[in-house]
This record gives sequence, structure tokens and C-alpha cells, in this order.
Amino acid sequence: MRKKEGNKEQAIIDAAIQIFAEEGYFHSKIHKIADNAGVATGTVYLYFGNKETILQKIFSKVWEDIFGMVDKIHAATDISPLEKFHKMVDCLFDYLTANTSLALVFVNEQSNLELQGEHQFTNYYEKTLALSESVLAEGIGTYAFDEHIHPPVFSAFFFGGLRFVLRQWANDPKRFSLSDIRTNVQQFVLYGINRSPAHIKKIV
Amino acid sequence: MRKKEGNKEQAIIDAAIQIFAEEGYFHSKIHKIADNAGVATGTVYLYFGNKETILQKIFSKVWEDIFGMVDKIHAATDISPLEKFHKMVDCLFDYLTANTSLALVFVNEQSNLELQGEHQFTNYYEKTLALSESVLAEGIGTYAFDEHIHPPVFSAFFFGGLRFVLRQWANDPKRFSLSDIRTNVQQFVLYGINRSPAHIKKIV
Amino acid sequence: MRKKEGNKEQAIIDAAIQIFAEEGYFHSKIHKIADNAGVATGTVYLYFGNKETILQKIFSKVWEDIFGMVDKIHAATDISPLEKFHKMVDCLFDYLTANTSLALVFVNEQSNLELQGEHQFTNYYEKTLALSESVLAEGIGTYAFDEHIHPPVFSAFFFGGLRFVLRQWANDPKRFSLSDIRTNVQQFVLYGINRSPAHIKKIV
Amino acid sequence: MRKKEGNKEQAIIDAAIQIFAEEGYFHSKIHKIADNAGVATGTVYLYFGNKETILQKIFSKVWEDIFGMVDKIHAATDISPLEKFHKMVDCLFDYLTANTSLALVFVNEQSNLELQGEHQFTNYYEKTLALSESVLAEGIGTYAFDEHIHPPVFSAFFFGGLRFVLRQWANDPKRFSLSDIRTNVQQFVLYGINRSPAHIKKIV
DNA sequence: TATGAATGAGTCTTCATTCAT
DNA sequence: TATGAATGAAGACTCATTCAT
Repeated sequence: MRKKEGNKEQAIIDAAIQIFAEEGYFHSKIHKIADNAGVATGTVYLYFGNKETILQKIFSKVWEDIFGMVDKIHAATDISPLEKFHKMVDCLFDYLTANTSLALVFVNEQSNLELQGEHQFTNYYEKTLALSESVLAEGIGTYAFDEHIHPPVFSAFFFGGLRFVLRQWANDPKRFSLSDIRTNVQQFVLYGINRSPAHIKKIV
Repeated sequence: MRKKEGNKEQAIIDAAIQIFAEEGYFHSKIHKIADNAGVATGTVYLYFGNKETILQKIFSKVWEDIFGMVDKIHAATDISPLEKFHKMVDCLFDYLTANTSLALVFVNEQSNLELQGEHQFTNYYEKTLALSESVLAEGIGTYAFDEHIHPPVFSAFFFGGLRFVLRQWANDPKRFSLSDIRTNVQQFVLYGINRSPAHIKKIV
Repeated sequence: MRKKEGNKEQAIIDAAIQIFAEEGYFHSKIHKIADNAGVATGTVYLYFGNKETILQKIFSKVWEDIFGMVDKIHAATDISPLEKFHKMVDCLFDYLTANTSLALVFVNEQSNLELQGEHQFTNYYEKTLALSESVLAEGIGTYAFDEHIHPPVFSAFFFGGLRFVLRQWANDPKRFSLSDIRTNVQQFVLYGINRSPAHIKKIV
Repeated sequence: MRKKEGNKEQAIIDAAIQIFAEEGYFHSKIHKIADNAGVATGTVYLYFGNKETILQKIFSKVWEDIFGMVDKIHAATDISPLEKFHKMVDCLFDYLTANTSLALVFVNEQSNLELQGEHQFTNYYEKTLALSESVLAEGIGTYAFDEHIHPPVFSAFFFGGLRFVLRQWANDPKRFSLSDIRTNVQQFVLYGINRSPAHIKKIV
């Protein structure tokens, strides 16, 4: 039980991220989170209504953060939609790989929230998907991206792929390196698996 | 003796898929699965050691099925790696969209198994990823696919993206149509989000 | 599952004695008894009303056997009460040590019956204690035994001591030998722990 | 915080002793013990890992108590081994008859522990038997007790007989009085069932 | 606010018993 | 009689949540 001075709410969140990542949401025990946060069991309930609220707050924060980053990229006027996607992948990578436990929770536990209905996290989540779709639409509008792309489908695929790859990485970091992932995802997203698209582009 | 009427094991599996899809694995109650299967609670334990075993059997079956399909495609000699990927996407779509509940379980609950270690399902799961990677390697070898692609990363991204898209669809089928998903995924995977890759290819 | 031809009831009893001895009554499973007896689970219920009935039958048989032996000894007219006690100890020893499993059940599980009320086994049990008390009374009557002895108390003490010693032996036969037990029990019962009573008697 | 009011652990132990005595260990239900102790079911598990642990604690306590008494007697230098045995019987009587329920549990349920292996209670149990054997050996050494006595056999017989007699008494206190038991056991143990050993001793 | 002992509803699992064949 | 698959009542145990201090 390590005493955290100051922000108990943050301490609980941090502890929860760690425990959720290690044990999975349903196997995580409140008393263990409290222990790790250096507070008493009851204290958790002074800051969070119940166990699920903790998970919601984590996801709210993550999606709010991601939204903030994506929003900045989206608002830029001096870069192309293609470069925006590059940057978005970079940002997401930097964000999620900076905190492995958070990445694992993000990647594994969202389904424990989605089946239950409306939540605060949905707000930024939806807004982020909307931004992403907007960048796509922008690219399609400038004929940079393929016109047949359905932005919601792509966004879902993109985030899903990213999550799963990161989960594999977080579960077993030796399987492939983060830089491999980053490069490859950039590649897939932008050019698919076909050969030498960069080369082709130059020709065209 | 009381004869085995019908296939109770299958009835339990089917009921479990439905309940797991509706409620999520951890919120599903054994007695409800038994009820839905038309058997007594104890009967579930004649066929499955415990709750998790049911989930394992579901995943074993799914990955075995997927492996079977992918294996057939992989073994084909009269089609290109590119076409193999087309077919793989098609097969996965047909398989998972034929059973929405199964798709949801497949997409949402695997993390409830993976944290626990070795399982039978891992066998076919790994073999399927290996096949997928083999098709990629084959494509790279024939210069059809980009040489920088890291097959394990791509496979993870591909299956993750596919899962997530299908989860979105299964949760809310009105958001986008299955045919939209199928076309778009084919597109992303093969050409990324860039414009007119087919066109470019012709030029080259 | 070894098939027993002929007497299924006896096969079940024998299997039950073995399982009860190994696992204890409450931890013994009917299906395991059935397996060991080479019959189906349901067959057990053709011969015994329920699990406890099996235990009752075992005890009935044991106490009936013991009664038979004790009765013969009690009825003898050509030996003294003292010799009768010698013989009783001998008989009990021969009987119980001939079947270790039975001895263990006899020694460990009677309490699982006694709390529940009236049973058939009580019949021979009571009659045996009565015979034992009668031999004591006879000895007291002939001034061979101490007049202060309360036969029921002694009988209980005697059977209890014998049981416990045999339990220790059955649990760990290396601790002391059967012949040690037999000699010592004869000694205790007749002369207590005081020194050389036989010698003293001769002097007197 | 909610303060520990009274001694809940002791209340649970006391309730368990009563229920175990009335129903037998295996028929006792945790919720009934909790009810009797005036606590909630879950509270039992704050103090005891599981049902068996309660029984273990009871036996640990009993054997520790008995060891304490026997140890004091054993250590005495101003009394003979014979008197030590007198005292040991007295102490055991006073201890066990002061709490009928405890006596019943002690007498009926030890077999539910012994089959499972090592327990804390074994410690004091073994030490008590060792002390008892030591007193016997001392008596043999001073030629007070018969040299043929095998102390472990006698100890087992003695404790077994005592238990069984007390069980009979606890189950049906009208059958014979405690003072009858006490006198008779002293008698048996020291002189066996032969007549007038005290008298004989004096003569010698 | 903070505590952590206490709560008790909830669920998995067991297994004696039944019964259709 | 014999079978053994099926039953379902029962109970040990868990753990999110509460609340007296």
C-alpha cells in the first residue's frame, strides 16, 4: 500500500489501469485497486459510483485525449489529408505506447462498456470517429483518397486494426517492435498491401 | 437408460453463443444458458467442465472453421496471392455474418481467454495466423505485395480491423451495410486509402 | 470397472467399504462406488435406498458379526469371565484386522449414523454392548472383577479404546504392530497399567 | 470505519461448535453458523478461509489447551506417575465436560481432519500424545507401571476410550453420570477390571 | 473526507437421486 | 433388473457496496 499524497482520484485511476491491464476488468478486485492506490476500499466509492464508473472514466479520458490530438491535426490547414493520417497514426502510437497498461485496457475492455448503453465516454469517442471520417472525406473531396471509401467503415477498421496490433504487442512485446508496427500500419492504411505504391505515385 | 436425445452439447453451445453475445461472457449465467438450451443446469456440466470451457469450445470451433477455409484458399495453386486475400476476406465475411451472435462473441470475448494461457483454440488460431502470414510472404515473394510488409503485423492488423468492423455492424446493423463493409475492407487491405490504385496499376 | 458376476449387492457393499475407508463417508461419491463395484450408478439404488443405507448395512453386518462372536463366547460355560474377555479381544482383533478397510469404516464413520436416530444396526449394537456388560456383571458376581465397575461405562471405554487404537494402526500400520496392540489391550483391560498384576495375583 | 464489536471470531467459533455438535460437521451449513454467531455469511470468511478451517481452529485450540494441562502435570516433580495419570484423567474430564458441545465435536469430528494430512492442530496433538507416553515411560522406569506396556498403544487406547465414553455421555447424559465415568476410567486405566487392586497393592 | 469491517445477494458447481429406455 | 444421462436442489464462497466511526 503506497501512500499517494494529493490527488486520490488520479491514484485510483492509475491503480485501476494497472490492475485492469493485468487481470482484466472482471477479474479485478476493488480492494486490490484501493490497495495499489494507497487508499481504503471505501474511498474508491467517494470518487467513483461503482466499479464500472472507473472504467468509464478511463475511457472518457483516453478518448478525450485522442480527440484533442486528432482535433489539432484535423484543424491544420497546411498539410494534406494524407499527411494528416500519417500524423494521426503517429500520435496514437505515441499516446498508447507511452502507457502499456492503458493501451491494454483500451484495447481489451471497451466491449465491457459498449453493451450497456449511453456513457460519457461515447461523446468524445463519437467525436473522434467523426473527425477521422471528416479527414477521410476531405481526402476524398480532394481526390487524394479513393472515393469508394466509406469513412465510418474505414474508421472502425482502422481503430480495430490498431487496437489489435497493439494488444498483440502489449501481450508479447518480443513478437514485433513498435517501430515495425508503426511503419507497417502507415503503409497498410495508406497503400494497402500492394507493391511499391510510393514508387507508383512518383511515376504518376 | 435415458437416451441422449438430440445433440445437447450443441444446444448448449448454441445457447451460450446467444447469451454470451447478448450479455457478455461475465454477465452470462449458467442457469440461463441451460434454460435456453432446454436442459437442466447440471447437464451443462456433463458436457463442459466449467463456464470458461464453453467459451473455449466456441473459440476452438470458430478458429478451426476459419483455419479450414483459409487452409483451402492457401493451398490453391491457380490463383494469385492477391486473389487469395480477396477470397479470405469473402470467406470470413460469409462465415461471421451468417451468425451475428457468434460474430459478436468472437469479436468481444477472446480477451477473456487470452490472458489465461494455453488453450486448445490457440492451436488453430496460431495456425490460421501462420497461413495468413504465408500468403503474404508468397505475395511478397512474387513481388505482388510490398516487401516492407511484416506479415505478423499485418495479420494482426487485418484480423483486428475485421473484427472491430464486424462488431460495430453486429451491435448496430443499421450503421452500415455488410456489402459496404466487404467492399471497403477489400479495398483497404489491398490498396489502402489512396485513390484509384486499380487505375494506377493499369498504367504501370 | 471390474465386472462382478453374481451378487451385485455384495459387490456394492465391498466397493463402498473400500471407498468409504479411503475417502471418508461424506467425500465418497456414489458413482465411484458403482464404478468400483462394476455396476451402473442407478443399480446402486436398486439395492439400497440411498447413500446412508449403504453405511447402515455395513454397520449392521459388522455388529451382527461381532454379536455372533461375542454371543458364542458369552454362552460358554467352561471358561471364566476373565478368559471370556481375553477371547473377546482376540475375536475382535481377528475380525477387524482381517479387513483393514472395514476396520477404518467401523472406526471412523459410526458417528455419521448415530446422530440421526433409530437404525437397524442399533439392534445388534445394543445387544453386543449388553452381552459385554453381562460378562462384566458375571465377573463381578464371581468376585473376579472389581465390584465398582460400571459395565456400560466400561464397555463404551473398551470399544472406544479399541477403535481408536485400530484406527491409528490402519492409518499408519508402521507405528505399532498388531501383536503389540493385542497384547497391550489385553493387559490394559485386565490389569490396567500397574505393574505385574499377574505376579501379584499369584502371591495373593 | 465500522469497528470490531465484541469478538466475532470467537462468536463464530462458538456457534460452529454448537452447530457441528448438533448436526455433524458435514451437515452444518455456514449460513446457519453465521446466523447463530449473529453475523453475516460473508463475515465468516473474513475470519476463516473456509469451512474446514473453522474445524481446524477448534481442534487446534482444544489440543493446545489439553497440551497445556498435560504439560503442567507432566512437569510436576512432587507426584508419582500414577498420580499424574489420575490428574490427567481429572483434567480432561473437567475440560471436556465443561462444554458438552465441544466434547461432542472433539469426539466425533477429528476423523474429518485426519485424512487430509498436515494441520496446525497436529502439532499439539502429537506433543500431547508424546507427553502422555513420556509419563508412561517414567512410570515404567520407576517400576510403577508394567514394563510390557507400549506407551503409544496405551495412549491411543486411553484417549480413544475416553473420547468414546464421553461421546456416549454427551449424546445421552442420562445413560450414566459423569462421576461414574470418571471413577471408572481411573479404575480401568490404573488397575484394569480385576478385583481390588488397591487392596492387593496394600498387601504387597 | 477517510476508513475497512461488515454485509448479503448472487452464482458456480456438485452430486444424490431419478427415470426413460 | 440394469443402465447412465439427466435432473435440480442445495450450499460454499465471492466481492461490490455500505456505513458506523
